[in-house]
Amino acid sequence: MAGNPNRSQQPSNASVANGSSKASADLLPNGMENTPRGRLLAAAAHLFRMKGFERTTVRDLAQEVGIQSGSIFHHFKTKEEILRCVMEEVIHLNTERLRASMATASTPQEKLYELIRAELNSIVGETGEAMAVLIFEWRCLKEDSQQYLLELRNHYERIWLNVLEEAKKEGQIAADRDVVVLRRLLGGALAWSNYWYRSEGKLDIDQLAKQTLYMAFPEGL
Amino acid sequence: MAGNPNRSQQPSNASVANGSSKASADLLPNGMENTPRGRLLAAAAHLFRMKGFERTTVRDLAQEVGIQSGSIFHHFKTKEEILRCVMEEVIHLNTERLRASMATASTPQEKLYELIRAELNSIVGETGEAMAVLIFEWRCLKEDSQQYLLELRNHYERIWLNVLEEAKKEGQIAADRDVVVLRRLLGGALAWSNYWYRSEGKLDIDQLAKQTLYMAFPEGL
DNA sequence: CATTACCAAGCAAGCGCTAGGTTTGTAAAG
DNA sequence: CTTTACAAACCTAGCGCTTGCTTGGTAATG
Repeated sequence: MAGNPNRSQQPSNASVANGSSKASADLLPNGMENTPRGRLLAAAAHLFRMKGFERTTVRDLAQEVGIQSGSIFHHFKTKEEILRCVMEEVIHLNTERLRASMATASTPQEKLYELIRAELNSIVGETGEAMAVLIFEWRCLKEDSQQYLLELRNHYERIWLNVLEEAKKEGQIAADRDVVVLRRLLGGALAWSNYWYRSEGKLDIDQLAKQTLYMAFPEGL
Repeated sequence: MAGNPNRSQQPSNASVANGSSKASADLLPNGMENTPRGRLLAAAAHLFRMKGFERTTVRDLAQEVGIQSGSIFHHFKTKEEILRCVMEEVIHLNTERLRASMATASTPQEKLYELIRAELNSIVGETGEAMAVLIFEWRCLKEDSQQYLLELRNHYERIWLNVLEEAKKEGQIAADRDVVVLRRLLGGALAWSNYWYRSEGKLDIDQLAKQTLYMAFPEGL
């Protein structure tokens, strides 16, 4: 017996609360692979992105991290809870990122550019897989999980809308443009980059951010 | 026996080739509900959109059209073939729609506006559910189905790129802008509308098309 | 009498998840 | 320095259910 490799050397004194509320960034970028829970979430984000939530079996996930399928349920109550945790962590992480990006910006133009750049980094950077899962596996959540995560997403959207409204008030956005529609068009354009953007290409993230800014806010330039 | 309702009254003299190549628009908008095959495809588009391909069982689908689950396989070899047919038909339908929209337009501006309007109608109109399936259930296809449909999509994209390149040549698009990137940003913005746009709202499709045109092509106005 | 459209019954495989036991690392008590 | 205690991490085995799909037959149409 005991014929399995992949044993953890760091027993992790961190709290490994099963409940998932107030997640402390097990997923990314640090702490990601330090706890069994974090390893599971990282692997889940990857597999859910590639194969989709439904097609990914708990046996797939277990194999990815080198344990037996039954052992997963020591860390999470259900498969759906894993999905919810991936989503919850990526929202928290990127809301923080968005907030931080506002620190250096002062003018509305700068703020808009920083928002675009931050969101682009969320989508095509390290958290890209988890972001794609957040967007494309939404239906797989149960109603109450959706409700809870929707509130978190609203906080995120609020940051965007505040800046857009400010920019409109200062004349950087034409008076006849609806900032909510604008945000949705822009959000779609950015989210879509998850499908086609490859960082190995000739276009780097800052360039793409500038092209997007230029597309969305011609008045400000 | 024979205790089931929902029998077809029109036996359909149309070809109902199981192979799916050269699909003759069973899906929409006419012919949609005229053949058993068409009814299945329409129901599939609806269910796949709402629940996703994986979560939709053949029993769900059968119930939706009022037959037994086993009977589905008289019309399609596998569940995946149903998905492929939904996608194939919606690509054909909307490529034709895109082509037709070019008939009335002459200037590059007009063409761009008509392309946007046509794609928007594809996404939020009658074919919207099938379009969402095309986009969000892509992973569920087997490799060879993906390859085949990718060719069809390339034809569609070619129409867009031709117009964009023409517009750039005539100075409607700034020389330093990459038309491929522009098309991708724009495609994302439009595809996203499938998530949020509701025709019952105060914004009609033509207005949204104009807002999008204005966002993407400030130089042309 | 062939073709189309369907039903009734069910199989084999795969699924999420559980139960009960074993190993491992940490740390206080003797 | 050992012993005892304990919880976290994991394994083995498999249950009960659902899944896509098959088979063999029947009813209606032209």
